[in-house]
Amino acid sequence: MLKEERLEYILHELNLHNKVLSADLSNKMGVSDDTVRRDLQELSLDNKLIKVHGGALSKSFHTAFDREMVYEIENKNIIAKKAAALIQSGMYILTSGGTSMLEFAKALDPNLNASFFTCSLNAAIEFSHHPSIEVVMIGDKVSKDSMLTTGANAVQAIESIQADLCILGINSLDTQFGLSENDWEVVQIKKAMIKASKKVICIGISEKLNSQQKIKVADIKDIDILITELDPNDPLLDPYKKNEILIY
Amino acid sequence: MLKEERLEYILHELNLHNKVLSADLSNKMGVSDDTVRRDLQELSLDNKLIKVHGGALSKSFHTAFDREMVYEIENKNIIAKKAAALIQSGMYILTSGGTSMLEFAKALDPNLNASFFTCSLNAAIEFSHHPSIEVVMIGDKVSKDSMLTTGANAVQAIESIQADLCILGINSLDTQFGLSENDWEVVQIKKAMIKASKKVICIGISEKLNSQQKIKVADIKDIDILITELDPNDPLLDPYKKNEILIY
DNA sequence: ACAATATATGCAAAAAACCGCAAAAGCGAA
DNA sequence: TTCGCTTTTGCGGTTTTTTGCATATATTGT
Repeated sequence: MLKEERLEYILHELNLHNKVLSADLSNKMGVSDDTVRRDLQELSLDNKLIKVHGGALSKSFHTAFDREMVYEIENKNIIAKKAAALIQSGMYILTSGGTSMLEFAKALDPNLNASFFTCSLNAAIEFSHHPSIEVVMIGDKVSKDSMLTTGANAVQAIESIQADLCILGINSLDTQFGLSENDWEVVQIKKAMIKASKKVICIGISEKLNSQQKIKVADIKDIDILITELDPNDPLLDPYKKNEILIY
Repeated sequence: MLKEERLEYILHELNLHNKVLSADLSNKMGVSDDTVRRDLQELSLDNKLIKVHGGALSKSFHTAFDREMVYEIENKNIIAKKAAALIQSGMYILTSGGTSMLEFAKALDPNLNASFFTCSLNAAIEFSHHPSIEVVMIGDKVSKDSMLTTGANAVQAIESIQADLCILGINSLDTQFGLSENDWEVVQIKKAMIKASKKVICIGISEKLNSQQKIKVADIKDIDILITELDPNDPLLDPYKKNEILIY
């Protein structure tokens, strides 16, 4: 394993788990602890991570030391892994933005070969870090609140795509009102994405379930798959199962 | 084995495995390590791969490593302030990407009211942090090396704009060869931007001056204003003044 | 406080990179 | 073809980087 490869690997592990143990790393990479320690030291000097006794912590983990936020990141990681497992090579996929989507991008198999279309600036950047997938940014005016491109041009661009999947971050989901949002422009984008895709996957932490917002994006029956951090057998998800939604 | 054959082979291996070892290559191709090293060096200078101790890594695999973000940040700040002073409310402005552009975005007057059109994901995000300007992201396939959207759609979108200004980050500038780049896709974008604008401003640290790259973007006479960190009276800038370029 | 574990430091061996040089190969023109 | 010219390549010697080990020091949990 080349040195630079190790540094990449360490940062990747950090993004995924928010912490790494020196012992784990030296095992997995097959080098001595000394080498691992020197690697961590170098990354630490470059401000890429926080070195602590026994390993290292992710920079974002440490700087944003909001306990609630950390808890969410753990759950979003679970969601991301479940969602990533559903993606197969050759797929054309439309995605929205949101923090869950960013974690999803990080969790993708490095060998995956697929095409992602997105309106989210941050998601596009995160997808672009993947070694092999193709990323297409859908252009239009940037909505500052959501950091999404929105407008007639974007909708039109989406309409010209025939995607296998559409992955949407949940803002609010409810068995009665379906998927809802509070930004009219964003709703137009998501509607277009759903229309342009064969299957619709919604991802989000369970906190977003059973809540409603001002504007409706889609009927509950338009959603094919729902992914939360919960166990698929959690009773909280029963109402969604009854609406013929697959739960992962 | 011919030299061009070797270069081809190396890039092919790199696409397949995302990494190559110098020792492997010299074995498989039946040439000395020195030759391999020189091959890798050449490809590295052409920005085709990242050379590391013991071999090379694929570009897309390695781009997450932006440890030199702060490189010359002081000078880029000076440039940003000079450029920001030239922007007036009501203007329509096309911009490329690059670190200088990000600093420029931060340096804009908070009261400014203008419209920015860009192909750079990072620049779009930075512009979006500004309270009042309008940001339009130009969509297309994302080029992973440059984090710019490139392609026919993007070029077409740019052609449909009539901008007052076009602000380009300099990659290489020279009085003889003009503005040059090494990525064909990016060149197409920049050419389109120049064509769509009344005035062309180039910004970049003086290190980029008097250097050339493979592909020409624009003639020296197409450039109206040049902004570097240097004092406008610096003799290094004299050749550009003689070409009727305004120096700030 | 103490044992277990992690870190720092100096050191030496191995691997890789660098440098200059000369031989070899390729190339265009007479 | 042959001659001059440039480019490419391999080689020997030197320098730098990387790595693991041994030893000394520091930190942690009980």
